[in-house]
Amino acid sequence: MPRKEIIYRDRDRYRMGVKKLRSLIEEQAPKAIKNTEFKALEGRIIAVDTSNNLYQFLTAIGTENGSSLMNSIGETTSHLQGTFYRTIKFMSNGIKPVFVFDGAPPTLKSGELAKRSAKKKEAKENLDEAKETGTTEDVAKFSKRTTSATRKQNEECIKLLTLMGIPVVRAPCEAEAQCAELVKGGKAWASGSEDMDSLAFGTKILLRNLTASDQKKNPLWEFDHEKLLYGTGFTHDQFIDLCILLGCDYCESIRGIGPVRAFELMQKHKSIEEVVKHLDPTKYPVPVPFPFDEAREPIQEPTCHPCR
DNA sequence: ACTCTGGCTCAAGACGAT
DNA sequence: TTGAGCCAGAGT
DNA sequence: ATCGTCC
Repeated sequence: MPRKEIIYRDRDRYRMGVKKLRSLIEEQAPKAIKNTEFKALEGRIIAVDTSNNLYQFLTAIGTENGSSLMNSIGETTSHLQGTFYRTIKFMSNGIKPVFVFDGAPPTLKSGELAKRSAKKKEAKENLDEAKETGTTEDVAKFSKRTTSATRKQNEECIKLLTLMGIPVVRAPCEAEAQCAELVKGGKAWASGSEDMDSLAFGTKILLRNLTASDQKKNPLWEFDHEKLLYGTGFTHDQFIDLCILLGCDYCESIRGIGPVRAFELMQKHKSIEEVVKHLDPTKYPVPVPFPFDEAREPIQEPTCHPCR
């Protein structure tokens, strides 16, 4: 097993934290969140972050027996089925979607690649074992872990949407960043994404659970960036600093600093420079290296097609 | 008493008929 | 893949 | 609301 010193570069750790943002906003700026519904979005242009969507379709549609929907020659069609009906659902509610696809994923480090392939191998072994001895539920469960969307399936969805007359944007990098740019540039009213990073990228409105089928279990949430800043008293750059402290993709966070302390520290000191200056290094040693300043740049000015 | 971590588990879409 | 919820254990 | 089906 990798030791802590190695793990610190692990993407899983990077990602953790930002998900805490939701409850943090709920407590600190409750007016920035509101429960909404599909009908309320009529007439709106929404930039929909499609990352994960294909995976969801592939694993959720027609998977009772562990496989998926297929055409007459055995090619998977679940992603097309899902994309088609979801698009129709938007349109028949008067919503105008712009689907934003992820560009090339960031180059992975070799350690992570190895870990990932090991995981995949393990999932495959589990699946094979389940096929031999397990129940059909087991087979279905484990096949989800071996599923991933192919390049071809991605292109098929783009083609389908194009034929349906739906605008598609290929983000050069992260889709959420591109969605935020579309909103900031006035091309869309909101971002539809599951990722709270969208707010750090500066989208004016973030819609969450836009893609959930069960609105009872997963109600639609609307996050308002301006009200978030107003409620917390932060500037946007201070908010970005908070997100970096909570843990982002670009820089490790400080062990022992979670949502509560990060928020308090940012309220008091207004920037990571000042926060670090006032931290007791024996209790909260900062990571080495701790490139928080370089981490700001890809959040403030992420790689994407400009709309302004 | 509160906060944070890390390990664990779970579920994941949309339709129409009933 | 992803988040979310829960819990035990340790740190402040 | 639940459930079987979508290919």
